[in-house]
Amino acid sequence: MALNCSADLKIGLSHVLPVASDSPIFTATARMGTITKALQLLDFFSREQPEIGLSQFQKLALRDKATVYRHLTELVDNGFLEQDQHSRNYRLGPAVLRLSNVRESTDPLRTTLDPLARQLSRRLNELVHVSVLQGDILATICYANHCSAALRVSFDESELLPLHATSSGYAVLAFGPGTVVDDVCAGKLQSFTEHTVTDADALYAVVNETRQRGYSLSTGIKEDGVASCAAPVFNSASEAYGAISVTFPTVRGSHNQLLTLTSSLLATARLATVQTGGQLPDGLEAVWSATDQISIAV
Amino acid sequence: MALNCSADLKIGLSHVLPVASDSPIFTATARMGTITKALQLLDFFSREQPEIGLSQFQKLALRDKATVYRHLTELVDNGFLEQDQHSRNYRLGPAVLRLSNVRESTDPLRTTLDPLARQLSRRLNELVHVSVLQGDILATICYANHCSAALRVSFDESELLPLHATSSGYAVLAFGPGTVVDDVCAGKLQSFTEHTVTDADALYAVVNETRQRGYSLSTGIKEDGVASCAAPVFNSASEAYGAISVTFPTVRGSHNQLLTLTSSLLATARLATVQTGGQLPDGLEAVWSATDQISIAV
DNA sequence: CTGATTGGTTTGGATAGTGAACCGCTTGGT
DNA sequence: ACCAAGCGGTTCACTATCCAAACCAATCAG
Repeated sequence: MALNCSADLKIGLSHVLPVASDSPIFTATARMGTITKALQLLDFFSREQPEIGLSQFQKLALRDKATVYRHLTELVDNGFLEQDQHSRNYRLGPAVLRLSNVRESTDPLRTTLDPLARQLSRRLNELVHVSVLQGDILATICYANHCSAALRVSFDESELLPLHATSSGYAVLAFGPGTVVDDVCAGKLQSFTEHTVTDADALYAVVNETRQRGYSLSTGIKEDGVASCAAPVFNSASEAYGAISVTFPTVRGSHNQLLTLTSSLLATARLATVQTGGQLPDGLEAVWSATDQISIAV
Repeated sequence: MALNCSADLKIGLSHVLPVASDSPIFTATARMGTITKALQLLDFFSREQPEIGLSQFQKLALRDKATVYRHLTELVDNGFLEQDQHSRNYRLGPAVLRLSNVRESTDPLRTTLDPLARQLSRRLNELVHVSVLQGDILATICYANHCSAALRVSFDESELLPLHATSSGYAVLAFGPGTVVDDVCAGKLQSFTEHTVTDADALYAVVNETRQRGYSLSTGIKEDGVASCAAPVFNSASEAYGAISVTFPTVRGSHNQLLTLTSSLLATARLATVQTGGQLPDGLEAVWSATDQISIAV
């Protein structure tokens, strides 16, 4: 059971990058069920690639064309995809809207966090996004980019983020369910830049550092020239279920800028926690308040 | 292929009602892939049932418990479900939020229609919902209920609606893709009340009537005492891809009330069509304008 | 015309999913 | 205390299902 799980989870990471292409044989060895294979097809969609054709899917997923085709048609039959009549391309279908609607109507997570993200982005003039823990990766559920500067981070890259290479990931690793850190460290830590933490011990160190600071900082761990800081958002058990992050070009990451930024970030995270029915862990409130004091002094 | 399709589609209808229980053998005969079986589990969630346990799933889906369990865990692994730690119940996961976000960011369907629904509901003081065609059923993607009367329709029943037994369905059948009417008529027309149209010819008649009127009317076809009228929303090819409907107790369906109601409904549908990049078919604009004239006169 | 795309379809052989029975646990009635 | 019924979860032989490679038909470029 534990073995199956970790196998599945490794797969989850693979398509954060287009595909780990090394040896086609090795990728095939990893066990995963039909359902997983089909659902992973959905993960290839993104903002700049809202429509995908059969052949393109086959290349992305490195699977047999016939298999992909059957999976696609079955997804279409269930409304998770719809097919353009003349281009024959596939795009996400109405079922995802319906389901997210059902979920939001009983537990309005995005509905409450989205305004907070917008507000924060507007105040800081930087990219903000909100992600929640899903297995051992992060799923971005909303974002806001009110940055008006010429140099800005164009987010539109990936909606699935690795925990070990994003500031949001750091925050969740530090304050989330205890098992996650170990799970992630047990797996392979894919390298994105030369600053990506690929060593388990080093990652543990970063996590500890983050715990003491109360929020996370990172520069160039996923993409060069991009810095980010993130604060955890807690559930009622005072476990981080997600994080709010601010992402900006490293050149705008001066000491003073960072302080004002984190002040707003922490305030937003506090709000987010409260508004989603969560509670900050005991020690943290003091740490966050101290940070506020410093930033006010500056 | 055509056979497979229609078979799959019939399945789609089955879980509008809990389950067509007749003969367990017969339900098992219907061919459907693993993916479909797994995805259909997601359809059992609704507003009043946001959490479902394993055994309950098994009863609802009439499938083997082990199978259901494996499907559920695989859905959890992919973030489509999440499991409560102590109750062990399942609920919809963050993946649906992420995917709907991806879709909305390139084609903001719900984002644009939701405000219109709210506005209409507020004006009319009745339940409004917006549904889109998905195969041969309707998926409700948003709704609004600003009804303040003591007697009101509590929508929270089903987010998947049959085309032959809802006013929205009538509207889509009348103005949607030509094949849909035939597909639906070819299938079994499940009866909900004594007013449900279960005869194919009768349904064709209703559809024709709806075409001439320009919008649909219904009373008690899915539930007794509930009336509804709906207007189609069109895509750029002037085909209805969905509908906006107003649902109310039959006692509030007097002639005058209906006229003012349809006037607002048609205006909203026109807006919805335009704002989602669609276009009204040639003849319809005149019909809708005429309706407006009548209502103004009243 | 060829050749290289595209989306879609067929085939037998092997893999991956199935379901009856089973397990350990908690619940609740007596 | 007891037993029975319910729960979530697991096992394993069987076989239905899916996979891979090859094949179609249509389109487009040169």
